[in-house]
Amino acid sequence: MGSPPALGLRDRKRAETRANLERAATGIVLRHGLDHATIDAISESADVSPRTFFNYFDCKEDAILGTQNVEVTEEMVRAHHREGDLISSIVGVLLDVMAPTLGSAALHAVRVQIAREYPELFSRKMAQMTRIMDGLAVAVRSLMADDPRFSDEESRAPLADSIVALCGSAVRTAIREWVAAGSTTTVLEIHERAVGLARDVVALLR
Amino acid sequence: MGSPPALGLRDRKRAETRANLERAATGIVLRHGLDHATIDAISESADVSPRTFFNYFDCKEDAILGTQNVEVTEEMVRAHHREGDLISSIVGVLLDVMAPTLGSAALHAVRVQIAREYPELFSRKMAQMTRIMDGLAVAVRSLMADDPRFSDEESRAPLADSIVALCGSAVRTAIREWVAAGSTTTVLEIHERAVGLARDVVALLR
DNA sequence: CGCATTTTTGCAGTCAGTGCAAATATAGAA
DNA sequence: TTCTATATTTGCACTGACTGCAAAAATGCG
Repeated sequence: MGSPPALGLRDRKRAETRANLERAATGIVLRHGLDHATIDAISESADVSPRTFFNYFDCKEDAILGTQNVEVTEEMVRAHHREGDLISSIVGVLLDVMAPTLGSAALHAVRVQIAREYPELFSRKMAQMTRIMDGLAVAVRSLMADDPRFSDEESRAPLADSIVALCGSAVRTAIREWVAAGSTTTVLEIHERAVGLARDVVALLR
Repeated sequence: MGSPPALGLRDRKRAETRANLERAATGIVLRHGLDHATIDAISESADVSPRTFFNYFDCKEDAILGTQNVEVTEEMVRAHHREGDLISSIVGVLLDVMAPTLGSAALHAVRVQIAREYPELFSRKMAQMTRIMDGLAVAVRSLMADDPRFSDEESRAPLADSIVALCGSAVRTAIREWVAAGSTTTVLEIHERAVGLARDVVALLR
């Protein structure tokens, strides 16, 4: 998936520090509880100064749950759309965007557990998801403009929003099942499962 | 809708203080920007001590965007389901839950404007929405258990999630249109519009 | 090595949010 | 009205997140 872009020493160290901070954050929350996961404790455990923590994350929650700022471009959706239908493309983009945090299955599993124990951490993650889906909906809208089935301009925006919401829910379910099953299968299988789920909903509701 | 339950002086004052704080919070954000909307400034403007603010809200964001802790019970869904199909019931419950904040159209419009200007306030609101929809999905699941069309037990949970997500998106769109049109029409019309939107998606995707 | 750029760090400061106990206000009974 | 139980407000002290700034350290490169 992601090509290793031959980083220099500087960037390698940066990536390592970030990973250390994320490990430290999740580790402390798991072992000692969210209350003890202060910026001081996290940065001490990662062997950097507290001030440095904020060179890597906007807030504590981002380090714990691994929230990143990602942008969904129209090009990303179009690339997927060349090889499949709308639902499959939307699911594909969503999985691409989540790939970084899904990459390390172990860390992801830890985060799922933490999120279960401390639902108040969800806020940031949910807001991020909403931003992603909003961007995705904008891209889908312009994709629909090329499709004769969606010729009614007025209804395009609400439809795009709903379809994206539907796919988002399907992806969420597919990932949840993937975690429940031990995070063993491939991303491709998550993709197929999510697309299947979205289609089932459509079939059962009509 | 809501009957005026003849509150005593104590409860009337409480409701008034809460409303004052919400007005103060939104007003300061609008006029002077989010940076100046400190707890001190808000409570001074509402004529209570800063400490009192936290007797009414868990955090600043809740006062600004009017976030409330609401629970969705299975009974709420069943009540709606006696007079309509699944989609209509889900939309109905969602609108019921949002009624308190939709009640004052003027305040709601102000909040929409604030949310546009300061998207970082979204976190709490989104998390609340997610909690509500999760609760709704649980209720819908048990409702589906009575319906022969959803006899496959395994698929019930993911389907319930997806249907709720779809309806949530439709309600969101309907409310957005309602705001754009000047918040003039009735809640019933929002309901009909949302149900129509959800059905359109299903029709167009198959 | 020496210079330009990035990154880390310390420091001082603002503000959100909490626990506690004293002061104040209200409801309801006597 | 007065007295009492209970709910609410308030002040105070405290922890901890987060920011701006400028100095110090690390890195990239000629």
